[in-house]
Amino acid sequence: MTDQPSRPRKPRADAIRNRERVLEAAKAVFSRGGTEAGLEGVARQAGVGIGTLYRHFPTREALYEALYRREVEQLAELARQLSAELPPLAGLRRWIEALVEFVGTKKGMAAALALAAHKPPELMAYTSARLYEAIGTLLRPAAEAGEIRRDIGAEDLLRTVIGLCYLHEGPGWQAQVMRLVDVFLDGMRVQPGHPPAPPRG
Amino acid sequence: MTDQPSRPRKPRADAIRNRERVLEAAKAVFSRGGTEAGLEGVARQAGVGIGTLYRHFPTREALYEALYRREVEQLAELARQLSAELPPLAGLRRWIEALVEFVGTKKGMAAALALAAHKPPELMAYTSARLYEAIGTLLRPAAEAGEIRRDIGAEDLLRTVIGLCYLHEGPGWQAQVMRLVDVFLDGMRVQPGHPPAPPRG
DNA sequence: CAATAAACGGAGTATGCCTCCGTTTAGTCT
DNA sequence: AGACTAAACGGAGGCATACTCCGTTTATTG
Repeated sequence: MTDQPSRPRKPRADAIRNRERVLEAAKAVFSRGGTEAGLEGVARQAGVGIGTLYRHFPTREALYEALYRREVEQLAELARQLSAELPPLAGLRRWIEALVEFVGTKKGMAAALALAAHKPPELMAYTSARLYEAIGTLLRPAAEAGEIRRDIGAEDLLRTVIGLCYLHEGPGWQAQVMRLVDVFLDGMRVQPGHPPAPPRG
Repeated sequence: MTDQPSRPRKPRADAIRNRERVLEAAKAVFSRGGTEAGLEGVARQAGVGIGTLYRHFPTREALYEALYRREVEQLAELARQLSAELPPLAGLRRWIEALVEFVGTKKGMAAALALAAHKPPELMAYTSARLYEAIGTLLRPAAEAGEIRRDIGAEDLLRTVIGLCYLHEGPGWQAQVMRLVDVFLDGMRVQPGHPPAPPRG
């Protein structure tokens, strides 16, 4: 019963290489064609069999998560910078602007974020955690400074922004989204003499 | 060249009956299983061939539109009532509440509305027009009364609400959505001494 | 240079969308 | 009533994509 620890082999070189190739191909394929694009196409472009793709990324979500890990990292880093450089609310807005921009650049990002924003936390665990943390970094100071309501959390905000991105298309959609984001942010402001309670009909 | 008007035949009874059956089945199938459910399943449940389904509803969207015509009608009617009975903003909020409720009851509604909210206007023409009209009924008085900003249109509002519904799941999600809707509505208010211009970073 | 665990790849299975067309049938005409 | 015909029926089949399974290949190890 005391089986040897048998320290694990070094991971095979071809495995690592193929994994990288698939990510590269996925980036290319999803860039045009959106996330609808078939996974077979990704495999073909990567020059690997479909089986190999699935071994490395058992689900479409897993592929998204791996693909956008770097971008999410960047967003988190940006949040850190902004929270240091700008006053709370301004930093928050700038960050959201960057987020919307990202979604515009990398088409697939929207789908990935949508998953991160409402899927069971098992999948996309890393992405979700990272994003919530980033938003929290910006949200907390503003709340503590008394500038915004305290009952809107990072999840709420992320879902709102992604939801807005989801239904907008065509040229200039990002400006449209930001218009609506600004309305929302206005609503988050603590307004003296204007209790946040909704007008109960 | 002068072909007889040859007045059209009376529509066949089985055609009408089958159309109705398909709608009935679609309602049942989409109620559970969401809109993901296969159309083959709908046809089977309706007791008709798949060909028949497609003849009556050439696209999935066409089926949605037909399915939810009644619901959209109700929403439009409700808007008319509310705009008469309640002060502008309160009426608007109540209507949105009803909209969210609808989406909760009929799961498929969300997908149908999402289409209505951003698809080329050819499809879902009826639904889109009706909804925008309904929202306009509530939005206009509030804008003219100077209670809310004028730069948020019916499309903006519909997209916002549907977008919010899109990413929320699980028990009690509708309350969550309404919380965020209330924030947005707060942001739409014209605030004395608080210009709606965003804080440019 | 075996031995072997790991990775490969693609044929195969499953599922769903949608079309096409031979068959059936309801309404119309005499 | 019976023949006629446009319209509707239905499901086989073509196509595309998601995902699995397993016989074959290969990188590492001793």
